[in-house]
Amino acid sequence: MADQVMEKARVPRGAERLRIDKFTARRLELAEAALETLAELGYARTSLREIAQKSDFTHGVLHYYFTDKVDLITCCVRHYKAKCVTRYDQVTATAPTRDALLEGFLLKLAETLREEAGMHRLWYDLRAQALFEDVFREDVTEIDKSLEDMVWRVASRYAELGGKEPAVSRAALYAVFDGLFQKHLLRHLSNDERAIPELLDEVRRLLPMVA
Amino acid sequence: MADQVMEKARVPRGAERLRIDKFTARRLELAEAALETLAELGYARTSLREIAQKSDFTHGVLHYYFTDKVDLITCCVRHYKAKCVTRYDQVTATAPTRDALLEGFLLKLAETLREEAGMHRLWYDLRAQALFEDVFREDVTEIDKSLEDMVWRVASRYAELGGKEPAVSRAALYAVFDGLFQKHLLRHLSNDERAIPELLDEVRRLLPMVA
DNA sequence: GGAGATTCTGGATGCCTGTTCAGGAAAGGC
DNA sequence: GCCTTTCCTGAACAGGCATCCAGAATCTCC
Repeated sequence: MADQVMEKARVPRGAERLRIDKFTARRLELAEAALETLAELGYARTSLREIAQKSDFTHGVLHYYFTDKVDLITCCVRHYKAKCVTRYDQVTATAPTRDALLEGFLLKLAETLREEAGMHRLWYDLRAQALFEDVFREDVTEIDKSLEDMVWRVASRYAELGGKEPAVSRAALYAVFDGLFQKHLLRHLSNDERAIPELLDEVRRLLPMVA
Repeated sequence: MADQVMEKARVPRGAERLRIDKFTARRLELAEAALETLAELGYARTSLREIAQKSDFTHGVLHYYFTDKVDLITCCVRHYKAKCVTRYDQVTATAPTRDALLEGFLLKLAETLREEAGMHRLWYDLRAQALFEDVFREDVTEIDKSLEDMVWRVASRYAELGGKEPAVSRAALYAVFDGLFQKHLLRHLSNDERAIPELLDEVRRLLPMVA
């Protein structure tokens, strides 16, 4: 059953279409539950049984909706991506001035670090797994690209509001923000309450320099 | 036996000292072997049996020299640090000009990416683990700090040779180099032969901007 | 060269893993 | 209401895991 989703030969209609929608909806529901467990335990320590236990289902169901563990994790990763790559777009689109954009960005950044710490440590974990397992590489590379684009949108809009252009490459821009975020995420998870303010300080100094 | 290493109350002398030295030497030997396996398989997929199989010993020995798996991995991580944290110091100390320093740094960077890819993916893996397990946090934080210092030494010497001072914070400087390295490491491991030259291009453009 | 400490072996144990599957429960169609 | 398809359960399986440990091998020292 699970492979019907892959079918591309013809576009299903009516009842069959409905059934497939239900199927993928449940897949997403399970992926969502899996993400929570993964965010809590990390890739290495998360088992299918554990995932099932934290959902409303038994572990057998996971093999009804997913061909195997990799299929599940891949689904999770893709689902995660859709949720987070537009995080700063609202701010970018509406901020009227350079300063407003900076402050809006900082606010969202702090909120992300505070409330999405689990998801982000999972992302760093999975990105590290991609260094070892080819199955993850394509998805991880694509997400990394999306995040790079996201950061670029913020910075180039910030530059635009100052009548300038970003002074560094996309890759370098993403690298520095990502690196700073990761560093302060670790500090934050180590209960260092200065992590968030100091991340904001870094970014506040940095953004005007690069854009 | 394994805990005698921890003993701090008095400084052992003579024969006892020799015995302890032998003990820690073997620990390091085993840690070295473990690092190779870890670099190949990653933290999540490395078992003690696998480590033992790639060394000259059986899995039982690992429990003679290490109290448990965490003890072993911690020992590995510390050992790893000592090896890589002075990588660029030779170049920094001897380069006569700004350009020579840049080119020497780039050369070493390319060499590292090419020949130490395994160790570095392990580092990124373990750093991600630290986001989940407190046992690793202290060591990982310390190594990160050492790497930050290492990058800072290069950049501030580079700035000095131009009669300048680095334009960004230590944290931001490390973040951007680390982020770029990680990105191109993934590309390199994905058999992208442009990974190394493009990393060098990035750094060549970046370093004069920040220092 | 022999006694005692140290080092190493490899089988045993019990737990956890992903996956399979027979069959029960629920839903859908008529 | 009944039959078929879909959905879900939980036991069973084979394999891998960290850890323990009895005893063999090796080394040390007198």
